[in-house]
Amino acid sequence: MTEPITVLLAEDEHLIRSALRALLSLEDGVDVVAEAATGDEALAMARAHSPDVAVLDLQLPDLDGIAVAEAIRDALPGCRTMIVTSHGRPGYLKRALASGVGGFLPKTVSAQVLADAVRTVHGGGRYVDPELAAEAIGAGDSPLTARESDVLELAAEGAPVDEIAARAALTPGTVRNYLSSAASKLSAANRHEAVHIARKHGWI
Amino acid sequence: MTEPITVLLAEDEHLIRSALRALLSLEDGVDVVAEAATGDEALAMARAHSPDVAVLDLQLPDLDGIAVAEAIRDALPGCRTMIVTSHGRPGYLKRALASGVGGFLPKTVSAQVLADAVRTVHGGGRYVDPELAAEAIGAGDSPLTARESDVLELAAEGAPVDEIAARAALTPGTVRNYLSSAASKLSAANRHEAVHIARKHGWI
DNA sequence: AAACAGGGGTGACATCTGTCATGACGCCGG
DNA sequence: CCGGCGTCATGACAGATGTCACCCCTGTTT
Repeated sequence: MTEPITVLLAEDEHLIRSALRALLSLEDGVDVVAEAATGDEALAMARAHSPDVAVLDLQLPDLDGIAVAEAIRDALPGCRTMIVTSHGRPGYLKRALASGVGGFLPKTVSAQVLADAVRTVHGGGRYVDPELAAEAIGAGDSPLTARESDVLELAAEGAPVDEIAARAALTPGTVRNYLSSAASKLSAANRHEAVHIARKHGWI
Repeated sequence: MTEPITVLLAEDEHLIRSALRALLSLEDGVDVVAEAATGDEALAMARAHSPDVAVLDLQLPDLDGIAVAEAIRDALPGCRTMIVTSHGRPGYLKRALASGVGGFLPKTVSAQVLADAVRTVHGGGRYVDPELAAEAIGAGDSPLTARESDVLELAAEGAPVDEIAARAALTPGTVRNYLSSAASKLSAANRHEAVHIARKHGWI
């Protein structure tokens, strides 16, 4: 019999982490050798255990899953990574694939799919949820420039223009220009709707 | 030996549902007899299987967990309910307890706590995550009137006042008055920040 | 009966935003 | 080397929004 696949599991919610561990442990040939609740912890565990595959939640308290995947790729070339998430936004998928992530799937898939994906990724292949892939292709890239995204992000909490300007080190007028062009690119009536739309697509 | 506790598990994300099932199945005296991915499904399954305890995710596609708990309480008085959630907002906890829910815990707890909570709730007790309880007591009730909450909710997607007015069947002037008073009650500079704050507290 | 809180509304005003034109600067690809 | 694009800025204007004062009506409390 072949060696089992060693897996690192990073997920901030304790209950879900234990549950996923229980699930993966039921699979033959898969061995969860480490768990982490934060991005930093995930990195440390990866260095300590050199797992074959790192299964990372997208949202972790400090670094997000994609940042962790990048760090792992640089530090441990032999370790393959995959992202699991509740928020299947096309933008995240693109960023993840660009970071060399081997798998990307939403938490809506079945346990069987997760296990298959782990094996596929371990074998050097890539597994992307078909539905998400279709969405990503249809959705296209963010039409926003870097600065527009920055400013829109600062607008996300409902702050007034003056505060955004102060935080972005820009004049209020410039902020309005960026917000205006961002909103028009996203066909939004105002910046708040623009924030909503950009969030939905994973662009901010 | 005593009868096992029969459990209904409602959670929209397939992977998490399977994982939780795997986890609960490892517990002695706990038997997951039904699963559901939506609120309606949960109700139907509850009627069909009469479980001892229904473990409900707070956010389900159609009805939310609290609505399901209310329906179950009315239809099956013998079935106890508990809510599990990623969003530990004080407002939800209050609403849940008011609906006769027996347990309320965030997904950050350990598997052991979940199992204990299931047993406690089955025994007629209540289990509320201590941290969440403290937050809820500290946070206090929503200062908003019913109408203010309604209007603020409609403002959540960034819609302009006119649209909110149309959807709430009010004049734009009245909408502005409500939004204004809501924002001042929440010490927000504008309605968008008010939405943010109200969301954070689970008031809308 | 009076006082009070909430729902719903109007009008006026000051300010905030969105929009547009315009200009400067730096960088990159043709 | 020119043109396009992104970044940053200014100024002007219209329309949206926030604020306040004051109105009416209803149900509850005192």
